[in-house]
Amino acid sequence: MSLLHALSVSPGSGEPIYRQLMDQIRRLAAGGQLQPGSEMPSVRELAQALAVNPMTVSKVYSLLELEGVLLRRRGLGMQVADQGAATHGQDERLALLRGTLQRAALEAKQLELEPAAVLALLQQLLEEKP
Amino acid sequence: MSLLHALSVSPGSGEPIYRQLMDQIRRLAAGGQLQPGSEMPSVRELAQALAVNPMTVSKVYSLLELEGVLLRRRGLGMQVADQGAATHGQDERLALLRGTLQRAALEAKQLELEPAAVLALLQQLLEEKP
DNA sequence: TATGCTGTATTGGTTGATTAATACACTAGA
DNA sequence: TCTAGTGTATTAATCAACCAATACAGCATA
Repeated sequence: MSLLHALSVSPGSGEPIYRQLMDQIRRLAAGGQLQPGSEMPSVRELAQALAVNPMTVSKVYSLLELEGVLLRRRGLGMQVADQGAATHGQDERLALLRGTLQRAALEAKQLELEPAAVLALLQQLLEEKP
Repeated sequence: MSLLHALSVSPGSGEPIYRQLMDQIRRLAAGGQLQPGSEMPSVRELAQALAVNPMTVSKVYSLLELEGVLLRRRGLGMQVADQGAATHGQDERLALLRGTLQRAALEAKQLELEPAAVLALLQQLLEEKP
């Protein structure tokens, strides 16, 4: 899997770019798609791929190092930490998705949508290819 | 229904407050929970209830007036416009939820979660009382 | 008219996010 | 040693979001 393709940002979405990236990297680590010891793209590589400033990516890497998700190795590139990439159990991973699902549920209620229709659409989206 | 209780903001969520409010009001209008001709709370009322600045609420109201969702009436308070509150069909309302569900689906995939588990949790959240 | 509400205009300020540009320290390989 | 990469530090600037404070114009009521 090329991490450069797995990560994306929506600059106009209203959420800061650095947060989007942090969230995504956390999820990939929790889901086991980032293996302990594997190399992260360099700040310059990722910044170029995403068309953002290298210092923005550096900020992401710094904050994730503080969380224990990544290991910083100046001159060598960042690495996925053992702790950070420990694949979590399904319940823990579901808990990471809970916030987004709560938001979806709230929006569905504001829109007065039937649960069955909402669940059908989500199922369709879950089954689509990336 | 008290609109003051139906609206909320999460200031630390990373999404601008004014966008959160606009999104919510749009959804309530599309879902028929805001009736044409009904009164919106004053900018001061809503600002106080949400602990934000009145000019922030005024910005929301101005932008929604540009969209045709609200009608501005200086000195009289804002009103829900006819066009804005036209209850949309289910397909149109589902389309308004699609963005959030796509995000949820993407996050579930990043977390390597089984669709069945995701759908079960969303169903539970949809059935919970507000 | 006065009062109390309504939304708006305006000025000035703060904060967070993002960026450009430059330079430094570190690593690996030739 | 030099080169080419690595992440970091630093300065300065811009922009969006948000705010406080004040005042104005409009509306309704007494």
